[in-house]
Amino acid sequence: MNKDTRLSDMLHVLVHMAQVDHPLTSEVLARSMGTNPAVLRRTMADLREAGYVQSGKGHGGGWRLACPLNRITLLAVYEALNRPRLFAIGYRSDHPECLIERNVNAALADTMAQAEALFIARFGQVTLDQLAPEQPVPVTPHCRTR
Amino acid sequence: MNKDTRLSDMLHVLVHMAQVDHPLTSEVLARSMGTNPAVLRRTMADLREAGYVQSGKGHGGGWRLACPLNRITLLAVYEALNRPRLFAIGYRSDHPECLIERNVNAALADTMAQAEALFIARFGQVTLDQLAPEQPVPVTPHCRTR
DNA sequence: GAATCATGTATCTGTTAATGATACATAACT
DNA sequence: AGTTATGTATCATTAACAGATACATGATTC
Repeated sequence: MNKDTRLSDMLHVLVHMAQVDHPLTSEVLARSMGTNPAVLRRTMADLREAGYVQSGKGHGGGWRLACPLNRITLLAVYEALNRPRLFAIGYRSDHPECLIERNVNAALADTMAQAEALFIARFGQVTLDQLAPEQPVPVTPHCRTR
Repeated sequence: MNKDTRLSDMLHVLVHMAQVDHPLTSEVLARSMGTNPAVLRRTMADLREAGYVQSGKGHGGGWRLACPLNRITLLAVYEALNRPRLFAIGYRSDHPECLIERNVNAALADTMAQAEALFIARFGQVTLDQLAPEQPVPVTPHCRTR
């Protein structure tokens, strides 16, 4: 499976957006996360629906935060993205007839449920302002290597 | 990505193997997990390397346990499979230049490390005999639905 | 109001890792 | 010698995300 980088990407651009007081275009933001504008808009649309960002068309348009970073938790972003799958492991059948397989599923499901609860709890405790460096960071084309 | 069902599959067949005292062929085991013999052999090879099962060729050959179920933990199987990836989420770049992205990565990595520790701890506490039903279950063609 | 700019969104292709399938060499048993 | 079963290489399939392109729609500027 491909790793899902949407959460990581959204957190990244949200913090960048907080560091300027004007809208940033999909073009600029996409370049900073190393992808293309359509991918960014597709994902940002979920955050807009959830009310964390606003978008504007035309001249002077682009994306801006709809609320301060300290009011947004990682959990809020995760949920805005419709809780993407966390785990790469799974079971072959959701409702097997075999008793053994059911026991196996139950054991794995139990652990995954606990791990998910841990994710949720920790994501809920971190607000995005905690991810902002001391010194503001410019939005550069390609914030990344590789 | 496709969900990784190797751990689930291996736990399933190991418990089945404990319920008979003769070797089971890849053919029979593969049918019970709803796949084909080559896939099963491919995955079982890891367990053989780790010493949990033995395989034999020719007449009367097949797979048998190399130690009792109560001596094998979920963790042991997970590690025998070379610790397959647990999480479906990830970051775009492992070593970004952008400070913000580094902070984002660190926050996610921190939570994933804790979740992984939880997996390891719980997997280490469960032995395979705990997954065996009270009544022995026959190895049927297709233990599963769907 | 025409040109430009930026989003909104549909559609198609690319990527990745697991899974499925086939083939055949090798070894063990009868 | 023939049959049975594993060992393993190779290629196709699948699922989900990522990337790319195209173009309609709406906002701003002149």
